[in-house]
Formats: sequence, structure tokens, C-alpha cells
Amino acid sequence: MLDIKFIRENPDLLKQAISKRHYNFDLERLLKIDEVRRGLIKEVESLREEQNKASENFSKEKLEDLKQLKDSLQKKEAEFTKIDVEFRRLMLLVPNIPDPVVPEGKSDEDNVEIRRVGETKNFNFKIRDHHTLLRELDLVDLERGTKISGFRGYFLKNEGALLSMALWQFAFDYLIKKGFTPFIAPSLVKENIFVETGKLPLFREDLYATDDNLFLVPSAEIPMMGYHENEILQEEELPKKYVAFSPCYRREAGSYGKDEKGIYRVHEFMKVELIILCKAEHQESVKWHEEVTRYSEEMLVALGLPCRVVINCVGDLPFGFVKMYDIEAWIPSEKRYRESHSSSIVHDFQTRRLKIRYKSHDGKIRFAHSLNNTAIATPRILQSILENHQKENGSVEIPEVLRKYIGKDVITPRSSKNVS
RNA sequence: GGUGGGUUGGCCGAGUGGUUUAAGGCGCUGGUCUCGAAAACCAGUUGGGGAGAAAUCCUCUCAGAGGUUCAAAUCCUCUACCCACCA
Repeated sequence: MLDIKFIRENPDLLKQAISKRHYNFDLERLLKIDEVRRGLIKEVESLREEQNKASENFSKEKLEDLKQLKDSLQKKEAEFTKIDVEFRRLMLLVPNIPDPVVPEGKSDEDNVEIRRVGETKNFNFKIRDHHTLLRELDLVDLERGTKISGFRGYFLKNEGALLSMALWQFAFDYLIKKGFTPFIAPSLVKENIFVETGKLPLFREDLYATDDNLFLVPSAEIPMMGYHENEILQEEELPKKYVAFSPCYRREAGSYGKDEKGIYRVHEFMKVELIILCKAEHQESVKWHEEVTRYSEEMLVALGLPCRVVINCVGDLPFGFVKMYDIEAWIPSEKRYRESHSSSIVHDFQTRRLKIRYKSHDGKIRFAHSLNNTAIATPRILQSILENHQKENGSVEIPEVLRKYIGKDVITPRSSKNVS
């Protein structure tokens, strides 16, 4: 949510943002309602003042006057409530303003490359794609996954399971060294937190709901942003740097037919996510954004995965975000980079809804800025790891940094394994 | 699942319809005193909203929502959470 005062004072900026996003929103109507609402606040409050004063000097003779006063106050309050409900409904539909550097565009195809990191390998043999490697190395069971979970279901097994846990542990270890506090976050979360993080009321079709008014989170961003809901922090406490593991659930509505095979696009996956709460300055947000994006790149480099960073175009920029980078890992079989990470600047869009504030050194209370960034997402990243580290004989070398967690160097094909 | 008790400011805690502008204490901040500190004393100390150039004024905020009343921390209803006991 944006500040209504900001909207009121910068209607043109917001109009630009709305048209840049090709978003349908009647700003004039919001501004009109804001004006009417403020007029009603004034009227209601002056009636209350009158009533407070009259009640202090209560006498039985004036009872009839007081009753009339109460009556007109209640009518005015009802009028206000009606406008206020509409005002708040509209405020939840106002999108965040994209950073001026965000390029125009409709979909991820219009994202713009910023840099490439690492060298793509030239294989001097015919490479296997990750579907083949997963099958031959017996790392995933899609048939039984579908039997149990339905479409896009999967079981990770053998080194597929071990590699996943090693990746989470690797990401945790790496980020703890960078000063992040580790968490395991809840993945069943109340509706209001989804509203406050900007995932509702729009985009309900992307979420799994339960019968208990709880929703399954698409990212630990949701519970971790809720963590400090309704709190006032001290400026010295910032930045808050959190790294959280959680299962993630996405209905992938509207992606029928996309990536139907394999483990790239699934309904349930695991993710290590980091969030940062920092001072309410754009430069501070930018600084941390660049910083945490680099952490993710460094982890990919350590895993031996070439990648590139793209800046997402407006069409691929979520409703509440200001600026987003995707990091895409190299997929040798497709000869292209594919999204494995997202790193975003949110400014105070979520913290304003969540009422996460801090008291700054000048004594003012401000809404903190927030950022979120993928540290590692499994099983998606396995695709890139398996393909990039495959050898001619069909085995896959385990990235050096993960070996200590798994206790072996190479994953060998099932045929040469002693499988029970 | 059932019954009872509870939820008050940063913290503890008083308060059962109208001088409560929420007593008192602790903590914190500033000041006086002091070479400096402690103690003592004085003052300040939740957060939101509206009007205003500002000073300031008004309004809401006692778990949350609604209700009764001229008037609600206080009475009523519902919800959430905590504690105890029962099944």
C-alpha cells in the first residue's frame, strides 16, 4: 500500500505507474473518495467534540438535546463508514510504483540482461537433459509422485533428496556467515498476512486455501514479513537480516501446458529465502538489493553454475514490488538461462500494510523498507546442477561445496548401484 | 470437546458507568544539584487520524469486532489468545 498523502500529492507519478503496468485502476475515483472521506472525518469529529463536552456537563434537562446529538452523530458515522470501506478497498488495489530503471515489457521474455556470471561449459560429448539424468540416476519418482499428489507431483529420492538438503544447508551456512539469522518459517499463514504482503485480495487463484482460513505460503517471504507485524523497531536494530527455510506452494494458475514434464515447475517445493528490513531510504534499499543479489550469484558460482542476472520488465514485476532481478541459471540441454532466483525491492509497500515501523534517530516513526531474495530453491536448481556437472558416462559430479554434506563426490547411474 | 479464570501504556500493576486529562511503581529521556557519578528533586515518556504556515487544537486508541447508554477500561454479545480444572 502506498501513502494516501503521497498519492494525493503525486497523482501524475501514480498515473504513469498505472499505465506503465497496463493496470486498470480509477485513480480519479480514489482521489474523490479521499476528499469526501476527509470531509466526513471532520464532520464526525466535530460532532464527537460537541458530544464529549455536553456529556461532561450532563444535566437531565438537556437529555433530549443530547439524544438528538447522538442521533445525528450516528447518522454521520454510518455515512463515514460506508465511504471508508470503499476507500480501504481501493487503497488495497493501488500498485507499487516501478523504479524508473524498470524496462517496459509484457512478460519474462522482455526482461533485460544485466550481466553474466561464470563461463558456460563446452561439453565434448552428447549431453543428457535433466529428465534423463533424473531417471538414470534414480533421483526422482514422478510416476508415484503423480499417483500421490496428482499433476506435477514428485518424490525426490536417493541423492535427489540428499542434494536438496545439502543445498539448503549450504545456503544457510553461507548466509549465517554473512550475518543472517536462521529461521524455519511456518507455511500455514493467516489471511491478513497475505493481504498485508500484497498477495491478496488480488491473485487468490495462485494460492492454496485451507478450510481453516489459513493459506499455504508461496514463499517464506510471507511469514517472515509477518514476523514483525505491528512492531516499532529501533533504528539501531536495522537492518534485520533473516534467512528462512520453508516449503512453498503455488497453484501455478494460468501456466497450463508450461513445463509439464519434470521438476522445474511444481506445486510444492522448498526454498531458502532471505528478507531484509532496512531504513526507509531508496539508496539503502538499492544498496541491499545489489548486495543480496550478489550473495545469490556467489552461491551459484560456488555451485559451479553459470548464471545471468536480468532486470524484470514491468509486465513481470509483481504488483507490490518496485524493482526485481531474476537470476537465471544455465541449462546446457536447452542452451539458455532459466529463472532460479528472484531478488526484489519492495520499499514500504508491505511494511505500511504490516505496520512495521522503526523509530529513527531524529525521533520520527517511519515504515521500514523491505527486500526479499531467493537463496536457493529446490528442486528447480537440481536441473541446472545435474546438467552442468554431468560426465560422459552418465554420472554427475557433486559440486565441491556440497560434498561434505553428502559424503560423496559423484552420483553414479542406477544400473551400477546397489539399490534395494 | 466442556466449564471456570484471565488479557490495562516499554514493563509491573490499580481501576465494576460521569474530576480517569488511566492511580501508583519500575524502566527510559532531559534538567537541577555535583569535579564527576550515585542519591534526591523537577519535567517528559503508546501509537494512529483530521485541521493549520506554525504554535497549537480536535479526535480515536485499556486483546479485536459489534452492541447498550447522554456518557464505557468498567455493562452485554461474538472472536482470538493465555491459564486452570474436567471428559
